[in-house]
Amino acid sequence: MAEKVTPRDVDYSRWYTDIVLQGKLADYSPVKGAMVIRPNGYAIWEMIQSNLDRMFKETGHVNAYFPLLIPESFMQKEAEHVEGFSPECAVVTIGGGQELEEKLYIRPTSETIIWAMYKKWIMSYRDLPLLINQWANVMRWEMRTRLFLRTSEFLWQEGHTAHATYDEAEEETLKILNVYKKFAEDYLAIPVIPGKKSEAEKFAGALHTYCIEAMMQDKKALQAGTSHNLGQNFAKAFDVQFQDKDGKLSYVYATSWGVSTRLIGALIMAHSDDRGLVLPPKMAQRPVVIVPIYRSDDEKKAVLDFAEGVYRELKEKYNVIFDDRPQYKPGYKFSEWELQGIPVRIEIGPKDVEKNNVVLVRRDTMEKQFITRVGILDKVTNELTAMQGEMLERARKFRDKNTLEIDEYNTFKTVIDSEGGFLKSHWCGDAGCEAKVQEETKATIRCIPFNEADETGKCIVCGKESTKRVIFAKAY
RNA sequence: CGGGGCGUAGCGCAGUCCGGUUAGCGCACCUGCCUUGGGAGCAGGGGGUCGGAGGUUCAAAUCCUCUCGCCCCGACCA
Repeated sequence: MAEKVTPRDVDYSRWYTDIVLQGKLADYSPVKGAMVIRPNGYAIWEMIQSNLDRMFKETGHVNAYFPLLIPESFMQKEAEHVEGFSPECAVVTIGGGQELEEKLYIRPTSETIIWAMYKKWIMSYRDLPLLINQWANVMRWEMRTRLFLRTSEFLWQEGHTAHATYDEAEEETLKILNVYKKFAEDYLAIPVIPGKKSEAEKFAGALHTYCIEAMMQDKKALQAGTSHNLGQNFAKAFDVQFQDKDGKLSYVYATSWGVSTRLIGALIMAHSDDRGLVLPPKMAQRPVVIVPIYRSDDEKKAVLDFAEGVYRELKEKYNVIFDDRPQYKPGYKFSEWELQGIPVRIEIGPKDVEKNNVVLVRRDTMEKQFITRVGILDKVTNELTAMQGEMLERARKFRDKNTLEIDEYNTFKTVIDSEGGFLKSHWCGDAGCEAKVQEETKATIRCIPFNEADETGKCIVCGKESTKRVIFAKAY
């Protein structure tokens, strides 16, 4: 058997690339740093989109679309923002064969152009809150790219909201973070730690940034979503004021938040194995595949008739693949669908027809079950539900097992260098200590977790007093 | 910017040193037979501006000059 996937313990990053390419999720494009998302990968993105979009609508948000190109002067209006993004921007200087009077930035994010519009739309407190989301592509020039995890162009959603008060903006920021957490856990089956970013890690132009952090199978951290409280920074930069009930003018409070196609990378690295992709059932557009098995023509007819009946029954509820391609043998088909992560496989051969059985194989456990034909729809539903839940639990156990409390800097260095994982350690809050850790260990503060009890301790670097542990890890 | 490597079928490569018929192999693809409970086998077949341009020669994938692109290491940057 020709191995198509490099095992994880041989070369983790080749394993990841193999999963993406062999699972036909994406492919390298002729443009350096840009990838093509293939139908299998785009199907995952569509599942992310449809579920998150519903959740956004349920929390009162609406969709809109803003231009891809942003005038240079807009980009430069918010000082921190321009400093943070300018180096990674692509800029259009020629249009219609002529040098442009003002350069146009290809959006790395849309705060500036959106706030230029909000200035036109927001006059009174009655116009607030304004809760807009957009699904779009953005571009950030990258030197070293990796499929889904870091490409120059990527797809995302960006929410941009405007509020009358700081508290309302803060509430919105946290509400969305919670939507992200729920989505990651309930749909992607990835447990995440919600928390706050340090000053060094926060979004350029934000007051503060919240995030959800997930652990991948190589124990590195991956940021799975961010939500920013922008305060009045953009309102001031774009002069967006509203008149309150008492006729008084004040600047609007803003938030922005986003998740991207990077989540697909997270999904892959959280669950997949050496056979290929493993998709949580709720993320699979096609959760079931039926593979018929036969030898003689007589067997073929009986098996296909039987399988056809199973197919019709399951099709009522699921988008089922009926793989009756004659040119491939069953073993080949098994491997192919395993590579592509189809959650449940149903094998039907002559013996099954005879006994009125089918063989059901779950992708996550690879466990084979011989089940009766009667009530197959319920059985499949049960397995898919169980699989969804068990995948989350498995990932949670893995993360917890690889999360350690470390109180001594030398131990910290040793552990981060050998086992890795999430290290919960005390930090005084000083940026210098944070920078020192990064310089010496390559680990960064992933977040200051919400659900961490207060506890007095000493900063792992300088020994000064600290009230809380933070999460350190090497990150993607 | 410096050093090294590589461009030959969709993919992976051999052939280049030492020029010589219709440029070859594996995988993939097409046709047929045979097979089908973990990536079968046999036979036949399609597919090439040998990265590009120029030169040397009776003759160039092969030698020479120029050029384009990609990868790795270093430098720069952070």
